[in-house]
Amino acid sequence: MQNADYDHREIERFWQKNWQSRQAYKVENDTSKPKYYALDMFPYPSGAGLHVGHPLGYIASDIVSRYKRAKGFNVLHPMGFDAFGLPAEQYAIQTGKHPAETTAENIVRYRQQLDRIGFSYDWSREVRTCDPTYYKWTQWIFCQLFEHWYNANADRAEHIDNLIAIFENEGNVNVQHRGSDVVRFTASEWLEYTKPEKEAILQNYRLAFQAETTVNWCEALGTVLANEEVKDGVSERGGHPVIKKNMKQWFLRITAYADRLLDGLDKIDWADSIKEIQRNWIGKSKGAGIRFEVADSDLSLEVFTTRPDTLYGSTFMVIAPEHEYVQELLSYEQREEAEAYIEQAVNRSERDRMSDVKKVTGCFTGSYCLHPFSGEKLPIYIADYVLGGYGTGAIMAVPAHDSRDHAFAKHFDLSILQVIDNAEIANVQAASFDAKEGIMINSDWMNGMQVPEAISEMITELERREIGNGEINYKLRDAGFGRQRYWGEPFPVLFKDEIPKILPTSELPLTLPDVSSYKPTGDGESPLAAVQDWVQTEQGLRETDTMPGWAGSSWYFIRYMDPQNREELAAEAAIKYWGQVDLYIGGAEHATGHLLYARFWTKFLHDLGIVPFDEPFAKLINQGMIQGSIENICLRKEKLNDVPHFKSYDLIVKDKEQDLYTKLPVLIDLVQDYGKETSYMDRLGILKFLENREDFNDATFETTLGTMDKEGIADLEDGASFRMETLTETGKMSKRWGNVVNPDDVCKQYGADTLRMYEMFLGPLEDAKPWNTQGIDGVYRFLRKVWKHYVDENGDIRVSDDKPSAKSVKSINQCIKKITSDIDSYSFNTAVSSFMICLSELQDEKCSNREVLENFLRILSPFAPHITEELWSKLGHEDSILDATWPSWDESVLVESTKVYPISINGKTRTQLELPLDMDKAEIEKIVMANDVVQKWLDGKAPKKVIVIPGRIVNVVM
RNA sequence: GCGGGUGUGGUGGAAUUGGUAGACACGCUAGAUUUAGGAUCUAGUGCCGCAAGGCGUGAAGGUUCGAGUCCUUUCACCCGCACCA
Repeated sequence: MQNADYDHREIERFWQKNWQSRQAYKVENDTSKPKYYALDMFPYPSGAGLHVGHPLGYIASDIVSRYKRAKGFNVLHPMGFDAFGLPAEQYAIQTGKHPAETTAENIVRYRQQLDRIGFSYDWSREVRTCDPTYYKWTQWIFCQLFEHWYNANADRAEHIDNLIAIFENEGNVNVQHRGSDVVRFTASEWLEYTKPEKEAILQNYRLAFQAETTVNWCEALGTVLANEEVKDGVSERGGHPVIKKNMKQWFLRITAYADRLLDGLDKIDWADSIKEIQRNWIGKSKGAGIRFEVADSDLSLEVFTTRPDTLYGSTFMVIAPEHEYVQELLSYEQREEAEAYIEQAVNRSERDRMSDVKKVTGCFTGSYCLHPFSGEKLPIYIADYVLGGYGTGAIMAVPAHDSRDHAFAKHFDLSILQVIDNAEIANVQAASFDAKEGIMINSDWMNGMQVPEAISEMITELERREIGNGEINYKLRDAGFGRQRYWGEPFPVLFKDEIPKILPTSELPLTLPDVSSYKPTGDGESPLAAVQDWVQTEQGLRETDTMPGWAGSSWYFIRYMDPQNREELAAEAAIKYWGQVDLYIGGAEHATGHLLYARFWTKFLHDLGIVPFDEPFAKLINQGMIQGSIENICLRKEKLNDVPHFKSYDLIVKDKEQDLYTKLPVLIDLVQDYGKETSYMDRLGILKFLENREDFNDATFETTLGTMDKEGIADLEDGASFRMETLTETGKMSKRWGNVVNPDDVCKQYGADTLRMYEMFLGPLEDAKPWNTQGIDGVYRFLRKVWKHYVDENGDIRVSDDKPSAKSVKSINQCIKKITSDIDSYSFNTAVSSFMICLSELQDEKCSNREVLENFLRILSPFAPHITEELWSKLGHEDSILDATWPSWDESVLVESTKVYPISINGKTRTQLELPLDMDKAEIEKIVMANDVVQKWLDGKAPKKVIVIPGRIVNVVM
C-alpha cells in the first residue's frame, strides 16, 4: 500500500495487530541481559473507563521501557488490575450482577483502551487481584503474618514457633518484641495456661492478630462504613446516623516495622514530599514516659512527653475524655459537670473538633496528682485537646513552654512557671516559648543546663528513681485488615472455640462462595455470614470478613516476575533476577496507603528470606493530575418572574451580579470553546441541555440578544449570535462534571502517537495541569511533518545515501544527546520540543540521508512507536524498530569553534559578537572595547571593569 | 497551626543550575495559496513607546560585575497532617 498522507488510523491498527501477533512485547526471565523493571500503579477497573489523565504515567513508563530495551536491557513492563473493590460490590447490590462479571467486563474495556494507545506491556504476565490463582498467595502471605512475630532484639520477624519454644523454656521475661503490652509470665506459668489463654497471649505477638476496635456503624444501612463514607456524623449516602460500635477485627502489626519504614526512606529515590508525608504518618517522637502518683489514691498516671526537661514547669495535668481512669478520678463535687463535658466531647466528631481548634474547653476532675520531684499537688483536668489514641492519653501540662497548655492555663487561670531562659522570651505569662533552646531555670538540680543536656539528664534521673523511662512514640497505628464486605479475599482462617487457626497451604486458595445477596446482613457482618454451609465446617467456623483493597496491591509487583507459578508466589530465581522495581510511576494519593503497605509487606517478605531487597520501589515518580475544565451555566438564586432564570456570564460580570447567581455544571459536550474564558453555549447547546432538564422547561435565558424562553430560542435562526457564556473552572475529571475526556476519542481523531506525545508535551510529568485540546494540533502537525519529510507526494520513501550536510549531522547528534539525557532525567516535555527543533532543522537542510533519518526514527520510536515502525519498514527494514539499538552521538561534531558572545553593559545585553572559543581574555576584551556599540554606551568614559568569562559572556561595568 | 510544594507572556511551558528571560507549542495578527476550509506555507507576536529607549519572572529588600535561579521579609494558591504532648 502506498499512501502519501499520514494515515494514523491505518498505521496504528496495522502495527498494533502485528506486535500482538508476533508477541513483540513478551519478556523472558532467563536471559543474560541486564534487567530493568518499569512499573505502573495498576488501575482499579471502574465502569467509567480510562480518561486522558490515567495514561499520563503509563506513557512515561512506556517511553522509558522502550528506551531501556533499545539500550540493551531486558525490560519487565507489566500491567494488571486491582480488581477487588467496593464499586463493583455496590453495583452488585443494586443489580444483583456478580462483581466478578462486572469486573471482567470492565477489564475488557480497559484492555481495549490501553491497547489503543500502543503500550509495550507483556500481557502474558497480567495479574488480577481477584483471581484465585493470585489471591491464593495473598492469603498465604496473611498466613505467614499470622505465624510470625517481631523479635525486637533481632529486629526482624521470626516464626511464632520460636516464640512458643522460648515461652516453654523461660517464659516471656527476656522477650523483646514489637507488639502489644503483655503481662510477664514464667515458663511454668505458660505451661499452666489453657489453650485459649495461650492463644490470647500469642495474639499480642502475631503480626496478624485480632483486636477490638470501634467502627462506623450505620443502623439504617445495616453496615459498617469507611471513614470517607461518613460526613458530619451521618452516612454520605442517605444521610443516616452513624455511631461508633465495638467490633473484633483483624489487624496487621505495621507498627512493628515503624523504624524500618522510617529509615528505609533514606535509601530510596522518591519525591521529598511523599517521603515527608510518610515520615509524618509514622510520626516518631522521642521523649519520656513519666509516672505521676495520684494524691489520696493508689492510682498513678502515666504521661508521655517529648520535653522531660520542662518537668519542673509542669503546673497541672490533662487527661483525654476517653482516658481509662476518668471515672476513678472524678470527685463527688465535680462528677456532674465532668460527665456532661465528657459526654459532649466524646460525641463530637473529629471534624467538629477540627473546626474549632481555637476554642479552649475542659473540666476539672477534682483530683490532684503529685509532682514526682517537688511533691507539689497538681490539679488534673479533662480536655479534648488531649487525644485518647496518642501517647498515653495524658499529658503533663507545661504552660510556659507549650502554646496549647498556655491557652488552657489562661482560660482556667492556672499558674504558669517559666523553666527555660532565653533572650527571646518577653513574658511567659503573655505567650509560651515552645522552642527547645535556652538554659534551665527554676529547675533545682538542672539549673544552668542547656535544653538538650537537660532532656537526657532528666531521662537518666527518671530511670534512676524508677519513675519513668526514655520512650519513643509513633503516630502510626496498626492497620485494620478486615472489611465486612463480599468482594475481597476471604481469610484462610477457621475458628474453633474462638481460637483462630489458619488453613494449611495445601488448602489455599480459599475461594469466595456464591451468595444470593450482596447486601450486608444488617447486623454488621459481611454477606458471607449468610452462607451458612460455607461458614460451618467440620474443623470450625470460617471468618466471614474479607481483606481490604490494599491486600492484593501490596505485593503484585512480585507476582509479575513469575505470574503463573503454582508452587510459590514467585520462583526464587525470578525474584532474584528482576529484583527491585527500578521505576514506579503512579499517583501521589497513595502516599500513606498502598505505598506504605507495599513497603511493609516487602520488609516482612524480606525477613522471611523470600525477597532479597527490603524496599520494593527504588525510584518513584508521582504523576500530576490532569484536570478537566468544568463549565457552569449561571442560574439566578431566586426565581425571576416566578421562573428559573439563567444569565450569560459576561453580562453577570458586566452588571456585577455575581452574588445573585449560582453555578450549575453542564456537560462539556454542550459547550463551545470549552476550557476557554469565552466558552459559551449556543442555541443548540441550550436546547440539548433542556432535553435532560425538564425542571427548567419554563426557564428564561438572558443574553446580549435579550431575555427569551425555550420557544424563543428554538425559533432563532441557525446562525443567530445567541451566546450563553459559561463560567469555566478547573477541576478533577469526573462523570459528575461531565468533563471526562476519553483517550479513545483522541486516538480516533489524532492517533495514539499524537496522544502519547501530546501528554508528554503538556508539561513536567509531576505537575498537575489542565487538559486542553487546543495545543494538541501542534503535536499532530509535527507528526505529519515527520511523515512528509520521509514520504513524498507519491507515497515513496524519500531517502538517499548522499552525504548529509554538516548542519544536519550536528542537528541529529545534538538531538540524540538531548533525548538521551532527557529520558534519563524523565524530562519528557523538553524531549518533545527537541524533536520539533531537530526536524525543522533537517527540513531546512532538506536532509534525506539514510543514517540521519534512521537515527531520528530510533530516538523518536519510544514516543511515537507506530509512525516510526511504519517509516522504519518503509526504509526497507525487515526487523522491527523495537529491536533497533539506541544510537550514540558523536561529541566531536558538537564541539563549537566560535561562540556568539552576549556583550552586556552593566549587566544588560547590548550587542553580540561572534568570537573564537579559544580566544583568550585579553584579546576578547580588546575586541569588545573596540566595538561600536560598546563605545557608544561608554560615551567616551573608561570602563570601571571588564568581566570576561570565556565561552560565556562579557560584561562591561561603567 | 505545622510540614512539603508552586508562582515566568493571552495560554501550556523552556532557561546548560549565577551568565542573552520567554526555547518549543497553542492562540493571535498580516500575507501567500486554495472553489472552500478548523488544510498548508511565510512573516510577526512579553509590556510601554513613533522612535531612541525604558520596564519586565507574585511583592519588597539584599548579596553579586551579573539574580527567574542564592539570602531575608512578605503575599497568593495547591497538597499532606491537623490540638501528636
